[in-house]
Amino acid sequence: MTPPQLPRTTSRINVIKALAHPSRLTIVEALQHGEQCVCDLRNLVGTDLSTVSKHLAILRSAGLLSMEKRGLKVFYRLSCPCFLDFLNCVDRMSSASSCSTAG
Amino acid sequence: MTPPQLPRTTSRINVIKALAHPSRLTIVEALQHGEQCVCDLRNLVGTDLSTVSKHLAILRSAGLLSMEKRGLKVFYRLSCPCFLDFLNCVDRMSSASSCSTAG
DNA sequence: TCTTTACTTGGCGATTTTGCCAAGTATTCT
DNA sequence: AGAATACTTGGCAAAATCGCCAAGTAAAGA
Repeated sequence: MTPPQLPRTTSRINVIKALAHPSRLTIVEALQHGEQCVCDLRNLVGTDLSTVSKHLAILRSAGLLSMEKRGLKVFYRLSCPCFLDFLNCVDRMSSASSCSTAG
Repeated sequence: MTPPQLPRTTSRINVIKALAHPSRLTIVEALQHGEQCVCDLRNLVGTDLSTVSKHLAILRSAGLLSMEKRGLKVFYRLSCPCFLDFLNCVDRMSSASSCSTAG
């Protein structure tokens, strides 16, 4: 079993884990350009509708997405505009050349 | 099985997944203040030494940490100075109040 | 009201991740 | 050389995650 962590670490993990799946990150990346309904996101990630729906629930419970039902469709959008900054940070870290050679 | 993603998404996932575990994030947070040997990190996270070592291998293969052996001890440090920015971004997203009320 | 559309939730097998123990490697000390 | 220290790797069981199918809910249309 995992030992206890600091509260701040726990809330950080909540966000990071939500983003740590290809389909979920793909969804979030797509929503940078504006809201989309679940059926569109389903076409994007290519898995079963129920699977997409569960991924969306995870992102929502992490506070990253908000939803709005209009007619039959449910639209999802980023609840945090600062998400682009986050991805820029990830990119800087994932490109080891610009990181490890810096020091 | 998960459908294919964009290459950039894949490399992002590589980094995010490495950070998506309490012990690993705790390790990385600790290394913000400077390098530490494995035995110190073991005391920090409180699990078996072999478990810590495997977590470190994951962080290393994601390009986030670099290691250096001096004597008997192995010291780990952040290979990317921009990591603090990353955590700031996570914190902004994890505090839903400062995000969703912004727009 | 009955049907259709769009989505969510329950459930379960399959895959992945995690953590401990045991064993192996490298370096230092005696 | 032999022992001790600091760590890594192999292996496996337990736990968590994932994705599909089936069933349920809500709104719109006939």
